[in-house]
This record gives sequence, structure tokens and C-alpha cells, in this order.
Amino acid sequence: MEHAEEALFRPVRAGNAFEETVERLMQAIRLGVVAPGERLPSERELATRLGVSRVTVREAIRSLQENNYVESRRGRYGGTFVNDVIPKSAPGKELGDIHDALTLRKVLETGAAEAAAGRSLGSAERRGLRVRLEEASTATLAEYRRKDSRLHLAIAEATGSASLTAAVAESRMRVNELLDTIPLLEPNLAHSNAQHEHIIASILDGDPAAARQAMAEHLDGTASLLRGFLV
Amino acid sequence: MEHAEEALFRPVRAGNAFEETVERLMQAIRLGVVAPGERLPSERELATRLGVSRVTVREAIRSLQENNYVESRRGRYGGTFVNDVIPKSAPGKELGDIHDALTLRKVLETGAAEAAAGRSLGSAERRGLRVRLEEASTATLAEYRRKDSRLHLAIAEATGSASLTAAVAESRMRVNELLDTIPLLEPNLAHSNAQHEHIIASILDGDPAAARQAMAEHLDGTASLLRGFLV
DNA sequence: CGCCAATGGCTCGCAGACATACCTTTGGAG
DNA sequence: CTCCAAAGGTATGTCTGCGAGCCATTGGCG
Repeated sequence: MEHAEEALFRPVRAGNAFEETVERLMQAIRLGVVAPGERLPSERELATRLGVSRVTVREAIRSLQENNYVESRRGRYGGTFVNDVIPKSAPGKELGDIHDALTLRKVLETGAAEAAAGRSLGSAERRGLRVRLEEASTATLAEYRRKDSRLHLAIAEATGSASLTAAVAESRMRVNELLDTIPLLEPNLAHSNAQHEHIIASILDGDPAAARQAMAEHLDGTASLLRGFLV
Repeated sequence: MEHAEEALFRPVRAGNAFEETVERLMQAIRLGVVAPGERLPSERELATRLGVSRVTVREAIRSLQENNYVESRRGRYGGTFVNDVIPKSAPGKELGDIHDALTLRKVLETGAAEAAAGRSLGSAERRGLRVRLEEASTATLAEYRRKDSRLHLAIAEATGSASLTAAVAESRMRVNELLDTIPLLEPNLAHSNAQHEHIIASILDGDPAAARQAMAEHLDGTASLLRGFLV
């Protein structure tokens, strides 16, 4: 019953500033918001936007460098660039987390699809969705996870709710970590692309029920797969 | 387009530890998780569960005392007790936040209702839902907001997803803050109670679609009201 | 009646994070 | 060729928050 208390009296800070900052940068990289070869915002800009000191940003970046996620170059037009090869993590997840993560993901992403379909989207937003769809459909197996995340984030953005977008990003990060623990996952790209097209078409058509339905089917694939592998 | 970056590069900490702690305790009080007259967990226990030092917990409690939310008594069987009269806040919200908050709430709460209906609930969970429903249905106008929140949190708990419950709690807190800026909001209790019964019945019947639909209708009332008042 | 357990009240030193300033490197603009 | 803007690299003093310990108060139990 009173596990509402557990939710409300959970730790106020997920970790220290350094760990939180690393986590954010990792999200940006793993979700493909900053693609391999691209540059992260400058240290000073990151410090401002993340609300931490530049010292902390630098420590976080150093940690990423040591794990070969990024490289930094000095001088004007320098910066910190995302590497092509991204090492894998193998944390070993709690099994109880799976239901939690998948439940939250389904709620957020089907809700986002429905909400996006229920809005009157501007031409820029419509174009953005089509571009992301195209990117995902032409992705190689290696790129798939990242391009997929970018498409799903674009859908969340199309709701116009920043906090919903943030929640989707965090949720995807959690699920991706779970997926990373399954080494031999080869998604059926053709099938997934067809589902993506269906989702985006429903959103662009302004059909919320269809968008929700399509997203639910899309998510169920990885969900049952994860449940099967990890339970 | 790239406001996925805005989501990912948002500040890593919402505020300092003190402010976050105050916020949490306020949530627990305003959402009725700890009712007037009841005792908060001890300072030592709060410090452990919130992941902050006892000094910080004490500063937060002192702040609540000064604003007359709680009173502390020393000695064994002492503690910090929630006051009956709870002062109002008048922060003055950003208008742009409304869409954001309402979009997220709808996604989370309709999704939670659907997910709860899709689970096989234990007898304890089913009883808990009925108890909360009964409490809400017999609430006076003064108690309504709190009892309503407890019922909605119970629905989120019934999904078995702790992070979904936490997200719903935070979302409700945001929306309640918005509702607080409308002084003369008198909810139609009879109407709301009927909707609650419909939602809970659908969940207990194991009808996800009906539960979602009922929750959506329930939320639309306050949503349109808020949009009307604050836009 | 006295003990004592559990609570809130208080203090002090340490570690982490911060703000700020300055240095070094780099490549384009003039 | 020189200058300089913009980026990463470094150093320092301050302050917040934490941990740990102790004190003060209270009310039930023996």
C-alpha cells in the first residue's frame, strides 16, 4: 500500500554532480543526440546548461575520454568530439527493474505518440519527423539503436512537452542499458522500419488511436524479447 | 528540432539539497501521503531515505515549521507532525508550463490506468484501490484534493512500477500547483466520484481500454478548466 | 520511582562542488 | 604575418553539504 512513500521519499539526488553529469553526456551520446564525429557543446556551455561548474564538466569529460567515448582537441574550432567506436557497458541489471522500466516506457511512448498525433504540427515538425524516419530506415545494423532513439525522441518532441521529452529520453536510456546486456540482439530492421512508418504516418495523419496502437505494437517486440531473455 | 538537446542538457540537479528536500516533504504533505495530525518519519529515517544529511533534513523541516506546515515535538514518541491548516502558496506560474504539465499528466495517468487494468492484481492491491475510492468518495471539499491524489497514486502503484509512481507523484504536484493558482475552483464532487468509480471498476474488471478512456475523461475536466483559466 | 530508548536540537571538521581567474593552444581574419 | 577569438587546461579560495558525535527532552516500562 504505502509504497507511495517509497516513491516520495526516494533519494533526492540520483548521485553526485559528477556522476549525474557523466550520465547525461552518456545519454546524449548513446541516444545519438550527438552523433559520432560530431562535437559536444563547449565545456563552458555545458557547464551553464547542466547547471554544474566547468570543473565538474571537465571531470565528467575526462571520464568519458578514459573510456574512449570522446576525444578533445584544443584551440579554436577544437572541442570534444564523439568517437566512432563506443565501448559497451555490462552492468548486470536487477531483474525487478525490467517490469518497472518497460511499464514506464510503454506508458510514456504510447502516450507520446498519441499526444503527437493529436496536435496540429507545424511544417518544421512534420519535416523533422520525416527526416528522422528516413534516417532510421536507412540505418545499418550498427547505427540502428541510435537512429531509432532519435526518431522516438523526435516523436516525443512533437508533443511540445519538454518534460515528456526528458522522461522519454531517460526511459529509453534505461531500456537501452537492458538491451545492451543481450549480446546477440539482431533486430529485424525491415519489420521495425515498417512499424516506424506506420507510427509516423498515423501521427502525420492526426490519428491518435492509430498512433498509439502502432507504437504499442512496435514496443511490444523488444519488450517481450527483453522479458524472455532476462527473466 | 534539436530540443532533444534541451531535454538532455537541462540542469542535472533541480536545486540544492535543501530545496529538493523541502519539495519532497511538501509533496508528501500536499498529496496527503502524510495526513494532517500524522507524523513524518523521524529525521534520521528521512535523512537515510532521502539520501541527504540529517542537517539538511532539519533545515528543510525548520523551513516547513516557519511556514506553519508542521510542528515538532521532542522526546520519545515525539516527532514532526503535519498541521491541520496548511497555508497556500501563490507562486505565479509560467503560462507555457501548462501545456507541458498537462500533456505529461495525461500520458502518465491514462497510461497508468491502462497498465493497472492490464495486470492481475493481488487481493491486497484490489482492496487498497477500493479503500482509496471509498475515502475519496466520502471526502469533504476541503479534503478532496488530498484524497483524490491518494487515489490516483494508488492507481499508479497498482502498475507495480515504482518509477511510474514517482513520475505520477511529481506530475500531480505540478498540476496541483497550477490548480492552487485558481482560488475559486470548486470541483463537482459527485461528478468526480462517479468518474473515479468508473475508472476503478474498469481496472478491477481488467479492461485496459475502458480504464484509459475513463481516466482520460476524468482528467479532461480539470485540464480544460486550467487551460481556460490560465491561458 | 528510576531507567532508557527514541526523538528532536546542536556543533565541528572534512570533502566535494563552485566561481573565478588566468594560461595554452589553435586556426581563421585582416 | 600578425592578431585574436574560441576552445581546452590549470589553479585557488569559498561555501555548501555531509558525517559523526554528543546533548536535551520525553514518556513508557520495569
